[in-house]
Amino acid sequence: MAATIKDVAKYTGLSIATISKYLNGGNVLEENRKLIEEAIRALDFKVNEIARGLKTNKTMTIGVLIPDFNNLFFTTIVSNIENVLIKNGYSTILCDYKNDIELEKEKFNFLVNKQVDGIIIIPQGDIGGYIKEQLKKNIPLVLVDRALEDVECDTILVDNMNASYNAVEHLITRGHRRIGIIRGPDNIFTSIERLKGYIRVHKDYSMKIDESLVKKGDNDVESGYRCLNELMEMDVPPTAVYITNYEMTLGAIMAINERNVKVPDDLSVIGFDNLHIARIVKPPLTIVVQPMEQIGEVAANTVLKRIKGDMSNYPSMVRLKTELMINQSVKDLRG
Amino acid sequence: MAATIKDVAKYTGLSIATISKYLNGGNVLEENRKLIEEAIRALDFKVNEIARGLKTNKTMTIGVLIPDFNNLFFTTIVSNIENVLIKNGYSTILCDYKNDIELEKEKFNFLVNKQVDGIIIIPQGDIGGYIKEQLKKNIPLVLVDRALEDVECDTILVDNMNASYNAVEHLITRGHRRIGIIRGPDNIFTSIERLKGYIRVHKDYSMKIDESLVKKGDNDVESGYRCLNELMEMDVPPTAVYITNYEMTLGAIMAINERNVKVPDDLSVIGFDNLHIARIVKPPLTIVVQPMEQIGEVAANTVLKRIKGDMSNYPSMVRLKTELMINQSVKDLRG
DNA sequence: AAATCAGAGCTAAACGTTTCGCGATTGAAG
DNA sequence: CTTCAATCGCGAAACGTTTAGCTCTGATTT
Repeated sequence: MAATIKDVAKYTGLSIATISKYLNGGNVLEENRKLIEEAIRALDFKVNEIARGLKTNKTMTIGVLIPDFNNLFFTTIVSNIENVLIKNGYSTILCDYKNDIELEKEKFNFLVNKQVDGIIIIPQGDIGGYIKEQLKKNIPLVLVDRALEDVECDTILVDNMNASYNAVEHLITRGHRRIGIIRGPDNIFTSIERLKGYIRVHKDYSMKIDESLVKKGDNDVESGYRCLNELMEMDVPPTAVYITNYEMTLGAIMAINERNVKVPDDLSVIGFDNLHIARIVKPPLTIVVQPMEQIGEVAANTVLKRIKGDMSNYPSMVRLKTELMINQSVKDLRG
Repeated sequence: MAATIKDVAKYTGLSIATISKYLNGGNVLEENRKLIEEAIRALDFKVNEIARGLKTNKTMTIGVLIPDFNNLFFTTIVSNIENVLIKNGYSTILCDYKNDIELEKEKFNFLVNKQVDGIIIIPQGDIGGYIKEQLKKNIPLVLVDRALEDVECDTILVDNMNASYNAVEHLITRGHRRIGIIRGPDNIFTSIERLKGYIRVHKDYSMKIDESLVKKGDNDVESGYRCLNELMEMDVPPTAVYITNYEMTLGAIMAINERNVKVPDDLSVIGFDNLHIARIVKPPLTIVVQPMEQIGEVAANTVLKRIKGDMSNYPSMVRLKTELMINQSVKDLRG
């Protein structure tokens, strides 16, 4: 059906080997070069990437595995990964595992079986064993957003601890003393780190933590909604709340609207991640902003670097800084 | 490095052909079956999909091309496409073209060169020529969300005309007579269809359209923001506004918040698409909801059907219904 | 007992490339 | 005019599968 390298050889009278050489940037006589190019045009020849892959043992494809497709934080990262990869001639096979740790393993294996040249993963469950096994086979692998204990591997993280520290410090320096936190579940790396920041800043300011102000959600909209309600129904509600991810921030805002809580007069709020959301709620929300573009870029470049065989400072551990975007959802209680 | 079918043959003492037969579901003696399975386990053998692809001329991969990665409408569709495909053993190569019609062609060719078994595309520019060329080569191709003039091809659409009709009719029957619309650009199929609905319902109710109430945006946040401001700065502003996509709805809400427009007392609002957003704004927004899950499923199933060679009622044209989700952002002006 | 047949396994070619090692050609150097 | 190195092209093997068509075995039929 489609023209092959053989057809080009026949058309030009040259051998297959010479055509292949040309295709891969080798030197051919000027005269032959023109001839080959003419043939390629005339026959509409395209390299068969599969056949090439069989010989070279490369698929020019990177597998990307994320927890959930309907999560803007993840898809934004993926978007930036893809930008970098495609510029380098690589394509992306994208999978999500719907926050299901069994599915996570399955999809991971799926990617491995697809013989991708590298994998970028935002891990969740105890997939460490699988990953180590692949690392042994020398397939480049990059962890994003969450570290995995006991796995020696390039990792791109956000400095979650300091993100929380700065957010809560912002509240403390404005006079808040009862600060609620809506935190994520124990099994997620970022949740724990973000909670740590909350704890540490309390220590540094010699403030005792009231455990009833620490609400544990599931990182989804519903739990954000529930936790905010719980906080507001306390006998002595907090004067401020810090919510540690995007979905729960959404849920919390829903609850705030329904309860007619006045922000920031009744409650100061610091949320997470989404710039647009921050602007469409009233008043505009002070939020922690993660460097999603950077995360994607660094992840992609790291995997490309390893594929090229550059193993300098392996395993690398990058920690990117967040930013506290200050808007009008925090009240200054001083004076 | 990795075990091949040859190694399995050697291990079992059988021939390559028999192993291959087993792998592809052929009959082998019970005794040999066990032996082969043991060998596969012992050698950790995995089929080399690339080699297989070379023989079968299949990559078991579907290309998906969307306008923009940072758009929840598109990514939700992709998510549902991927669900269906992976269940059928296919993987997805995902690209976006950042709303750039040149990039659109490039990425389309990229997918073709990757020799995907089928393509699902949400088109924008004049890519019709390219698509027709591929259709001639019999590669299954499904258009989503936007029809392409002059291209005979399976197409999955949303009934945009009626979506608009119903939304605006909802406003009319509640006594609104000056209804603004923030519409998308001319070169986008859905924009035009949505505008048509607005026009037709006006006709059906014998209402004249005030052209100054029709604001043309670019389907992005900024233009929604700008258009809403323009509407409110008119000498006689509309009593209601209908915004025809998600991003512009976001922008419009930002403007509403900044101007301190009271919804629905100063202005009734109907937006588009996102359920979460609808709930986090105050009051909850009445919106047009598109059946994104369904779109993805139908698109994936259609491409799979064609790949299997089932060409029944080709080209198929599916039009899915939207829903008007009624909340509290529309005021009843009657008596 | 001969003829027939089904089922299982095997041989070998093929898919479209890359690449190794060799031969041919050319032009410069001696 | 010979030699040598450099350059370019070629033949052939290889990558790991699938598959058409054949052989072999043993059971069934007549």
